[in-house]
Amino acid sequence: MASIKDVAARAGVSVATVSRVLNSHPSVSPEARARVLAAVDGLGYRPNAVARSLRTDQTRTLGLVISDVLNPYFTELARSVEEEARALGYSVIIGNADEQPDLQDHHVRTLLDRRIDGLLVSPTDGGSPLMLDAARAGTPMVFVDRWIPGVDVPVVRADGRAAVRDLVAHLHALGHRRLAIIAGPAATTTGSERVEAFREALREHRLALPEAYIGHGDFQADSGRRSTERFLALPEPPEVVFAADNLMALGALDAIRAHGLRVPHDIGLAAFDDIPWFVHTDPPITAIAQPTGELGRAAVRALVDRIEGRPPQSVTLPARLVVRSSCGEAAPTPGSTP
Amino acid sequence: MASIKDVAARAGVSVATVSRVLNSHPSVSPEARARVLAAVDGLGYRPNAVARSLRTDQTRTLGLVISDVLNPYFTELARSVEEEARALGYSVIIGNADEQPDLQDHHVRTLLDRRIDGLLVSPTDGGSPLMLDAARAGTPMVFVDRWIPGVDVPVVRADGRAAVRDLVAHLHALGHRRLAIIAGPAATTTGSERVEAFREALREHRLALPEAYIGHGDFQADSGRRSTERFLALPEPPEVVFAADNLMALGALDAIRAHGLRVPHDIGLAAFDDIPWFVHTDPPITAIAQPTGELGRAAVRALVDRIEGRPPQSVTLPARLVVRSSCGEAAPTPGSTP
DNA sequence: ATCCTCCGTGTAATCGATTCCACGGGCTCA
DNA sequence: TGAGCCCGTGGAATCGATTACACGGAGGAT
Repeated sequence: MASIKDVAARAGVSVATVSRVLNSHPSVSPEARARVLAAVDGLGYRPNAVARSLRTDQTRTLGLVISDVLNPYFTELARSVEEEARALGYSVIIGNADEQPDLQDHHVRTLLDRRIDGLLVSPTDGGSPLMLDAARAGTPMVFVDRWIPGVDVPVVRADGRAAVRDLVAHLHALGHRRLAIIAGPAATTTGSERVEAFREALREHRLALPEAYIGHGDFQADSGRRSTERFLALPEPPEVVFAADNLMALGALDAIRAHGLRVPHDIGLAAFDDIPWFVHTDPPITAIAQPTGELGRAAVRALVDRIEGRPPQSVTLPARLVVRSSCGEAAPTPGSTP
Repeated sequence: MASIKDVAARAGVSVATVSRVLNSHPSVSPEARARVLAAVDGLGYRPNAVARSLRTDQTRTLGLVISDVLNPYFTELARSVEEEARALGYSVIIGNADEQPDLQDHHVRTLLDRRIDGLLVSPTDGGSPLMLDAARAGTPMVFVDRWIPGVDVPVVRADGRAAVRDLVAHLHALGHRRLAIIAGPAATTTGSERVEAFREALREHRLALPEAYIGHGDFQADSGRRSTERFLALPEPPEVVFAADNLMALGALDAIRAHGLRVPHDIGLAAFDDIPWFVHTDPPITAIAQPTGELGRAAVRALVDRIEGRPPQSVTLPARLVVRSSCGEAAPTPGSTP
């Protein structure tokens, strides 16, 4: 592959001049510029990003470590992150932690070794020493969706409290009283926070959240399945199950179907995170929708601010309830017949 | 960030010795090794991958350019690719082309600029000059899922011919005769191939595939929606719609629902690509399943073979039909009551 | 005792870019 | 006319690693 030397030789100038042309430095004569451009063209030359990064100490690359690529929420996030980053002149390298702290650390380490300019993380656990060290050492970093408390890193996330309250009000209005939740790992903020919001909302309606109605999931479909089976085996099973993410909702649906039960007739189901498929499940699933695209874009902007020396800002956007029919009959649409 | 010089200084040896320890070169004395290791530890030193890549001319990184990250098929592919690559000691950088040739070229160019060791592509179109040049110039490359005919690049893909034949037989047995397809872009191999397989299978049953029953989609949900609306507006609409990928099936479902029709009572639906959600749609969707994980792993193995100087092999794996109930009553399960 | 070999180590070249500094020539201004 | 400046350019240092080569000393073979 042609290097800057080849271009310089072909154009009959020094490498310094070639570099100046490539970086549109003002003081290059039109003739020299033309000759260099011709040589670049003739050789099909492209600057070596590796060499450039070594010299300039910047890679114009962002690392994004997410908890699970197979989760549509995170793929949508990844997509919006890449889009915004591209618009700002950065590339993105995605690392999939698969909800495993080891794997998360592996990716963070690899990304750091590559000297990415900044790191976007949705932490799988309460904080690996590696990540804390990196943050302390001054690596530009921003948390998205989930975060680690007590670290001085901006956080971009959705606040689901109000939406959870709306959900509980909706369920209460439909006459449901025994409400269960499948939570995420307590080590994640979204894991504990959603349970807290749920518990608090229940309290407002003078409802309790017994320990048996809390499923301990890990944001994966299988754990949703297992938690739901445990609920169904209870002497008094819940009337509605609220899954703290879409994959556990999928698992819950599997379990419910395996038991020959119908939604919402026998048991209701709601989920945190809305995805296009929820419109077409049987029945359509009531969910709490996050402004995912906005989240991804805001996170990139915060990170790039930090990288380029501007003060980064934490951002919190509201999530909102999308009522469908998986928890019982919604208010009848005008014109529809029962 | 500490460099190899700092380590050398702290350990009281030369950078050469540090490098030897780091690369487990045999001729280093135990004492020197111990001192270096201690220094590495003390400084929290990590080798700069950028510098290393510049010198060794290899990045131990693979590029993966896929057509659409939001498509669950491709995210599953991406995941298996990353897993296998990691097992072989490579990282993966994903580029999302979003079915846009320009964007595809953007990512290929960026990846090439970063001097990735090899490229895995699922081409969005019939072949950009950029990609053809890269292949000709000797960049290790492997096509996954889709490919560009007439280029000497190994292809790893699923053959859906038999499964499509099975699907048509299944539909025929259910009494359906007017079968339509929503195809992908003709510029993609999977776009044209699936139509061909469908047409051929129809011919075996002495059925025609009129032009009006061919929808021209682009593998995105919206095009599935539009094609389906066109089908439904026909004087004699099809009895079954076969979508050439899962997103267009989602769009088709949207359109069908918008018209107040029921599946499969009013119209049947089948899809190429199977995804977990198809089990839970209303009704569960009959689909052709590809061995996605195997495909991703085989593609990485082929690419790494090519990179490391072993002869790479093209691989074709069979897809298979998964019958559910979206095209009409499946054979009754023993014990079920009508 | 001498020579050869091998081992552990350091010096320095190298990868492909960017950028500081110096230099020569033409211009302006006094 | 001469001093000073700006402009275009090239030489060379530099980023952080790897690695060919040289070298001194220890040990074995003759």
